[in-house]
Amino acid sequence: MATRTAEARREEDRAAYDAFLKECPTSQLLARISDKWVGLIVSALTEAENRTMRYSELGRRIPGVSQKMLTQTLRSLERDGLVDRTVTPTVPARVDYRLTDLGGNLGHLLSSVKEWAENHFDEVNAHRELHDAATAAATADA
Amino acid sequence: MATRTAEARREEDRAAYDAFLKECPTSQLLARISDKWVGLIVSALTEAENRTMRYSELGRRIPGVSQKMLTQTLRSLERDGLVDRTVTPTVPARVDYRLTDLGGNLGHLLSSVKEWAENHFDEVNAHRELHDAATAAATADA
DNA sequence: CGGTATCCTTGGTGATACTG
DNA sequence: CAGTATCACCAAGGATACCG
Repeated sequence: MATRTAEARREEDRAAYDAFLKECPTSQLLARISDKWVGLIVSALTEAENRTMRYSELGRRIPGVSQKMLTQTLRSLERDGLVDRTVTPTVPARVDYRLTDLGGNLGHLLSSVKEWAENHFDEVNAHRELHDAATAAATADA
Repeated sequence: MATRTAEARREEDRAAYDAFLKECPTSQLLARISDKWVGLIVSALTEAENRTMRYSELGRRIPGVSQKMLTQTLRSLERDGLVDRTVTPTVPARVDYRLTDLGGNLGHLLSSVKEWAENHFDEVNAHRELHDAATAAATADA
């Protein structure tokens, strides 16, 4: 039965494909979340708790972000249902951002990561300098 | 020299930016942690619990990572004291990686983020398709 | 096996200018 | 105020080849 072989192979391929898809899109999503600006923006919005934040307020609160990246990141977050964007068509226009419930969940996780960064910054720096000194010494030896 | 070149201005800006970063180093560390490969590698090592993982094992476990990025990221993690690198000088050489205590702390946080990504992937995708459909409709209207 | 070195492409990013 | 559009750049990242 030649068909059976082909069928079996199809099933195998599909199983492999499914396994691949099961891990791969998660990595994709994780990679998205693990974006520099995503982390900073979501953290900022999390700290605001239930308050909304305006576009310019976010820009001021996040050091070094350009208009482009701010808009771009907010758009992608909105697309993913993590932030809510509200336009008040006054003149001049006013736009408010807040986390959705979904985004709020993630926000708490990212905030604890940010907190970790704050608490262990010194430790990391100490390790880094130690390591650099050791490396420099080894290089000088050679 | 009345003229001030764009390059000179860039240098000034960069200096100002660097100075600012020194006042706000947390963002720096957060940005480092919020790296795509850092998230994936630390998560992989966290799932291994106390087991060490070999270089090639990590490479197989993480979809789409190149040798370059794997080595590079592992080195930076080692430098920051988050992972421990052990070389066994047999032939062929054997290198094992494991999280340090410091890295383990962070690993738990990043694992919960990864878990969130797994649990809410469908939700995010649904939002995304909804949003795309709405956007397409609005574009068609115009 | 576990890298390092090199080249080369891609796109992320910032600067600038314009709009509603 | 809150964007959009365009350009220009450089470094991140992948592919390849080689080494201990």
